[in-house]
Amino acid sequence: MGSLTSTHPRLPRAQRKAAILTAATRLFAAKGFSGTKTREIAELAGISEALLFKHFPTKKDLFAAILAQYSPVPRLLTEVQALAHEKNDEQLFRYIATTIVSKVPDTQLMRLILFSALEEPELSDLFFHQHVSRFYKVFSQYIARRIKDGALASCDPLLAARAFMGMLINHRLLSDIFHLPVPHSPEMIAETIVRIFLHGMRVTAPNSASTASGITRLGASESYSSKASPSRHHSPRRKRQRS
Amino acid sequence: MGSLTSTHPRLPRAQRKAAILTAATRLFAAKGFSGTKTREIAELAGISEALLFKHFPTKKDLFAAILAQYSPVPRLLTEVQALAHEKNDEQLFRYIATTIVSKVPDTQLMRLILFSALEEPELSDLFFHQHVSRFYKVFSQYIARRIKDGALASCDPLLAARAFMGMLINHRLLSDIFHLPVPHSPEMIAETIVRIFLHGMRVTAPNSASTASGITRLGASESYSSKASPSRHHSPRRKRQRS
DNA sequence: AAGATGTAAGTAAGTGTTTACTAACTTTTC
DNA sequence: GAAAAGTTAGTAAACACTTACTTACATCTT
Repeated sequence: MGSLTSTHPRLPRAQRKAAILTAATRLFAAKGFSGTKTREIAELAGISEALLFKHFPTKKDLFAAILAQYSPVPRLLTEVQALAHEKNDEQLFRYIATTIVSKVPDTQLMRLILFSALEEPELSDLFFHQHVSRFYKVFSQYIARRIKDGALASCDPLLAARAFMGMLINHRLLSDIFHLPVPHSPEMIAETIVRIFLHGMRVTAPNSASTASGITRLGASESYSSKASPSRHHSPRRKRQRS
Repeated sequence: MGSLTSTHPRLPRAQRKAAILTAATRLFAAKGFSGTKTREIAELAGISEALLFKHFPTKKDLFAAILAQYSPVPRLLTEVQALAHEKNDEQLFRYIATTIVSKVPDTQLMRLILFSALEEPELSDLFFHQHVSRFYKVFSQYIARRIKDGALASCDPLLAARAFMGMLINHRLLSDIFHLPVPHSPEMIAETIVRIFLHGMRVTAPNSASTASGITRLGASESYSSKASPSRHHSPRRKRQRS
């Protein structure tokens, strides 16, 4: 067994904690929160279960610690904000597309995020409202500015941002999570998506539309009242708790 | 207790089976496969655990039975195939968009599909390769035909189909699963997405491109070899099994 | 340099509960 | 009266988490 150090690889607190987090991340991403057993985590980390619980008082605390430390957003966001100054749409959108399609966040993190959203919403809602919403806010602000500039066609910027990201995320979902074959190179996929989107958002020259009805207008009918309030069923019971 | 029938609501086999499936579906969708306990299912169905196991020999069999019976695809697909004959792009794409945005499949089924893809891939891969792939095949064939007709710009039809569906699915993910607010009516969302996509896929008049590099071409660079083969780690061990 | 000592790192062996699943029995219905 | 529908009361294993203990090692003292 002992290959690195002679007999007992005793580690300082911080290092051991990190080792546990690494092991737990892999297992939680693979099998979810309730699908992962604390014994497996301890085994993969090469320690006893008792030690695990000395570092993280409950399984949930461990899961929360993992969620708190990972986020793909900041790195992406700083780059986007830098590119936003140049007002080069193609460059910016292509950067985002290439990043996402080339597995950022990686499959493990995607699975972790999905699992947490499904299994532990109160933990992941924080994550989403902090990181994801912030990204969409910055991104849609850029789009709004470019619409005002006259570089992009007018429509709701947030919807446009979500639409663009959706094309990318869906590709990752289909390939990483649902295991459908992807018969193209990442570069080509990114380029096609950017092309469809930017072409779709391009201002039309005052031409006659080639289709029957006039869909040259962009904002779509805005007279609908947004009264969407689906009753969430949201089970509020919880079994065990800790201080 | 007995409110429907006087004392014992004894049901014929098929009906009881259906009642169990209904209860199990709700719980599996809410808490996943390993998060749901057979005792809870029996309780919600109003029967003993023993009876549950008389109808479904294992918990996994029950889960598989649920997956086998639901699919949002056939209904959507027949409608799409009917509309495809008319070659009215706006009508067809708008139909798909409205359907998805207006919660078909509903939140419960979306959660169920995601849970099964994450927790029981061998069960859901069947689902995806049968239903989802079939939908994309039909849908992308329509797009391919419209490209040949000259009605849509040339690009890979499968990528285009996935891009379009991605905009819609992402909206459902953000609102249903990740609980981000959606500040628009379903109708406006659907319309905006359709507009972006169809405008993006519209053939450009032989004009000069307004951006620096020439992106008037559609298929994107096709010289990349598709050598994507990420090593899946795919834990092959399984604990309990049944004949 | 050798020992004493405090403390952090680590573990073996549980605890009570929960879990998927079963055996053996009772009740209803045709 | 017999088959089908249903239950009670289990079982062995698995589960998150604890208790009570041992071991390694840096630092201080002599």
